[in-house]
Amino acid sequence: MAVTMRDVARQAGVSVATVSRVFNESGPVGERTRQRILQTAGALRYVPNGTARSLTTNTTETVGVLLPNLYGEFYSEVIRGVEGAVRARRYHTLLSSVHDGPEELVAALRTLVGRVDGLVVMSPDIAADVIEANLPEGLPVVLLGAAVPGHAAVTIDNEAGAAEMTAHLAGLGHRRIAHVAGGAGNADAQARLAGYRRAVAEAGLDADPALVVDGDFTESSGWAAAHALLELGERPTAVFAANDSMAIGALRAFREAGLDVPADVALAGFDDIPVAEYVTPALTSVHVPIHELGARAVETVLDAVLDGSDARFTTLPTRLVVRESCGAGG
Amino acid sequence: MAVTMRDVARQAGVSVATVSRVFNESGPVGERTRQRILQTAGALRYVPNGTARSLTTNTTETVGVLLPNLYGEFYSEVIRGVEGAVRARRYHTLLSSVHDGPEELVAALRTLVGRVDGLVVMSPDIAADVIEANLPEGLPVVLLGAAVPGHAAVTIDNEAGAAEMTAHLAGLGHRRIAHVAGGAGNADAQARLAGYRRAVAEAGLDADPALVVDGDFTESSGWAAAHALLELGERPTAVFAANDSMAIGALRAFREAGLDVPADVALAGFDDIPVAEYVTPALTSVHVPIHELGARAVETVLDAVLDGSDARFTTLPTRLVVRESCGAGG
DNA sequence: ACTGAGACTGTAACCGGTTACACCGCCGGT
DNA sequence: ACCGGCGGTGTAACCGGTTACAGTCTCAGT
Repeated sequence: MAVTMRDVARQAGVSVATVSRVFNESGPVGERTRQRILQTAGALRYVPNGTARSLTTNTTETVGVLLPNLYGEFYSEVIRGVEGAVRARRYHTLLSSVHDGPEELVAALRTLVGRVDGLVVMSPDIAADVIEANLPEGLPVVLLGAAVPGHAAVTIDNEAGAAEMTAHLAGLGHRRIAHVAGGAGNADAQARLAGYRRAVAEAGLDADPALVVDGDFTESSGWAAAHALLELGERPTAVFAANDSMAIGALRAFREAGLDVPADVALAGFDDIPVAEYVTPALTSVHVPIHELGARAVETVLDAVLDGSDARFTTLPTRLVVRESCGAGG
Repeated sequence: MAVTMRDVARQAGVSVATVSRVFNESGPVGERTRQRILQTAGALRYVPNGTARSLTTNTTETVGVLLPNLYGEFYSEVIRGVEGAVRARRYHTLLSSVHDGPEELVAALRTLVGRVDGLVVMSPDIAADVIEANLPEGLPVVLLGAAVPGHAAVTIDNEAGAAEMTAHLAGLGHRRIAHVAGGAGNADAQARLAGYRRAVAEAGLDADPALVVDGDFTESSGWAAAHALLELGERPTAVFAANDSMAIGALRAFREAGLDVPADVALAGFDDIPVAEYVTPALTSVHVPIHELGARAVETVLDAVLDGSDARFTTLPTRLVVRESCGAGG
């Protein structure tokens, strides 16, 4: 069994209170006593137990992060943003990822209770009330990327970004612009689709429903979607995928089909993940400040933790990044 | 204040023991009582406190992960591997990253104590005894990528991988092969350098000391190293960087200098990070099973946690991945 | 009617810290 | 000589759970 504070106290001939005071510098302790305690603690290899400490102080100095899964650069960027902000405040990160449905989310949530002072939850397709119901009152929670009215969240302006990209492609002369969507259950995907639709309407583009194909944000679904588009009677001249992974899948499909991007078909993605810059042709994309997304979420949570202030709602803007794949030079 | 077990017990007219039994299914409870407890717990929005639970059970069901920093795809891959393995065992991950020196490492270590059942530590340039000294006896620790004799660790065979790559380049006819090293303080970097040197000696290649340039694993240091090599009187015909980031930096430098890769100079990296495949020309690299590295470390830790068995030492093999940048086709 | 085995439930000690409160001794001020 | 204040220390209650142990009740077996 591990060495406890009582062991140190007994060995050094003092009370636990004094040992505690030494380790927290939370009260006056005579220099001689202090040294003796420090020394016997070292000899015994005593390290204070964080769990026990958390229990009494009712603070854990860690923020929990729940992500839908860890695949893709998007999530690693989020994690980096989160970790950076957490560290800057001298807190710690408790990471958990969830793959399947509400039950697992709930399970993850419950194991986090008591272990964290606040929570950042990214769960594009699970309702916020499920989260609330399984958390004690008063635990600050910030949603990531899901715009639930009345709930603290940090989101990105998916709709504006998608509209901007669509308008950009239209500006290059494209009239038949396809959209590879990200799935009906996903809030981000829905917002991007809405932005695309709005821009199509505003610019009076071809609104053929066949131009919208469903994917699921994976590279292979992008590949499949591209194939579906290639079989259309009248091909689109531009394809706008709801994320970069699908765009890269589509790129592969086009290349395999002997088509040149951007000469034969223009291509654009969303997210601007790091690889976007490295593929050939370099991928035109909508930059989302992923890193900042995570950082901002953490700051919102920690503000709520420390000030007790209510967490608020933030929307981060996106930015068009024009590279080669859309045919606009760059 | 949050709702506790006593609140539920009082409200439901039972004792805390019974409530505990309901939530852990750890004893017989009458169906009526059970329902009543569950219901009042729901109404009160009671969620058990993980910290308190950990304290008595002396188990946290989480493994701690300490990484030197979170930058680069290498670390995100490690995290993914770790998280996957942790989840598979229904544990949780407590993540912490450290940037500067031993003090911070120690601080991070100490805050993890009591919060985790085991620890995966990746710290290429900090001595293992520092870690040991600041952890209670009996806490399983597995080192990642650092081969400290007598200490549980999961490492990759850096030396063999580097030697294999160097030999491969030699096999393509190169006699002057440069190496962009990763810094003297880093164990991985040292092992890779050693592998390179061994292969150079074995193949009787040009062992000009000027061919070894120091970098620090960042893209910009690779760029700088490439510039240094370009200024040599007699240029190398191949450059082998100790990681992919530096190789990509070098690629940029060569391109800026008007050199064609691989026609004018062959290039190879180490790690085989995901982007390696996407850069043009696609980067020849030494594949290291990063994902598996993390996963294996977790399994080693958890085996030690559960069986109480002593954690052991594993070395994972690397694999040569020939793509375009070395001029061997692909 | 009596007994023993279970099923069910409660009491209280404990996990390893923190901290309010009390106590002691010593000092300077009046 | 007396008192208030303060540095230094100890005692014990508490944080929110778990669990050993003991008790009660019911019911089948004899």
